[in-house]
Amino acid sequence: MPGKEISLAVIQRLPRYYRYLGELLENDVVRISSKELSERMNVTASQIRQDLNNFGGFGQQGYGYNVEYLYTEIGKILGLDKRYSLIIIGAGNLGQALANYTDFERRGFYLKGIFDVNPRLEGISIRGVEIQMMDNLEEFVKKNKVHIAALTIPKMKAPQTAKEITDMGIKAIWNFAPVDLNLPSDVIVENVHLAESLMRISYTLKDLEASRESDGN
Amino acid sequence: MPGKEISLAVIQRLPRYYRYLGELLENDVVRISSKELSERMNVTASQIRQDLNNFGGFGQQGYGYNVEYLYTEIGKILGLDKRYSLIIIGAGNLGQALANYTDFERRGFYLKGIFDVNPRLEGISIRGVEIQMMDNLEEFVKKNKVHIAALTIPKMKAPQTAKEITDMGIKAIWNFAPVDLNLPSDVIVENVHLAESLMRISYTLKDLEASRESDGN
DNA sequence: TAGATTGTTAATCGATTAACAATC
DNA sequence: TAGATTGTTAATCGATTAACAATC
Repeated sequence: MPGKEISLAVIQRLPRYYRYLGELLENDVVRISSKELSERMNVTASQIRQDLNNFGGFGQQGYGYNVEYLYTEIGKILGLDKRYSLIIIGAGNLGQALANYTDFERRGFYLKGIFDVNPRLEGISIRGVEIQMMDNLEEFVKKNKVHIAALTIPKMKAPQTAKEITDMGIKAIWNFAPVDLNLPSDVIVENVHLAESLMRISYTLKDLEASRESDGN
Repeated sequence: MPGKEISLAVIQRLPRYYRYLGELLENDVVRISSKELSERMNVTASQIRQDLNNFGGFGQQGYGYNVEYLYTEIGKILGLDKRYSLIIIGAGNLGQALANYTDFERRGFYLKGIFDVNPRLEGISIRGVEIQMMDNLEEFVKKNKVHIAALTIPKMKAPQTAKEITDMGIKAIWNFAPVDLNLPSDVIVENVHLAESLMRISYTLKDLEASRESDGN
């Protein structure tokens, strides 16, 4: 049984810690203090220590943290010591771009299938994985354990398809469609809303442009 | 001069409000109360009212909010009534996928250039925009106002390229490389870290799988 | 007018930061 | 041992929620 619930804010920060530790490891840094890491990452040392202590004491007083050990431990917390199977639903530009990302495999995410409704794409192979027709999906999921489905299909089709694949037993959806999927609470949904990301840029740009104008520039 | 600083949390929520209001508008809904919107969006009505009142009173007591008006106003706050020019640096799979997104144009983001170092890509045209060599970038930026650069290049090259393009005067970077860009504070950086997004899935999946095992399943 | 719902103030909750005793 | 730095408690800060008077 897990103790106190870990806050979402902490979980969101873990991958970034992991990334920085990975870089330190590549540069053969053996140990690091929360203070030094905090300076590199632009966060407070206090926050780093608090965050890590949600999962146990990984450091040592007077010494700091062993980089390799901490890296491994955070990897375990993030579940990166496991293997996950991934399918991509929607073999358009974005789906194909994801399919070509070999980096995911380094983290334990293995591409097992690509599906689309467009018959012209059938049989095209991306990194050794053939695009299949959506009709085959149900059978495929029965025969193969699928952990994660990336949803790179049009907004209009996303909610219905999401429902269908969760009915098939898929428990995690990486959703790239600009819509909220309302699914049972035991289904993990991670959204990547690119348009919203762009809007955050334009929000800030707007003021920048306005102040530039009033500067007489 | 802007009044109290708007918190990042609020800004992050604005695009989602905008999306829901857009859908309501499409469905010819004329007015909506914070209560009803809160139920659809799974947030509190109080939060909606607080968020909106950061920017002024858009509603009317006893009535609620006029959907079209609120949609337009949030659009203005997000700077979506302006036009922004966008270039893509890195014409790999992801860069090309972004280039093919016509949806961005609907929001005022216009693709003006695509750049890469690979000579084999030179001259290939995506939606009427030819891929150019990186050598041309500086001259291009001098001749054309560039608001936003999407950075879809390898991690190793990202920090250096980011520095170069901000030196050229580009003020906003949409960063897809899995690395933090340390740039002057007047440069807007919006990160899209896909690997980190996947890790948040595996964090939760890990526990799901573990509990499934202990269930004897 | 009566009812509904906002705008806004006050209360609560949670997350971040500061401080420091414990200890390597 | 003395110095450094963690783990952890306490203080602060900010964000969310609740409540309600204002008002359409």
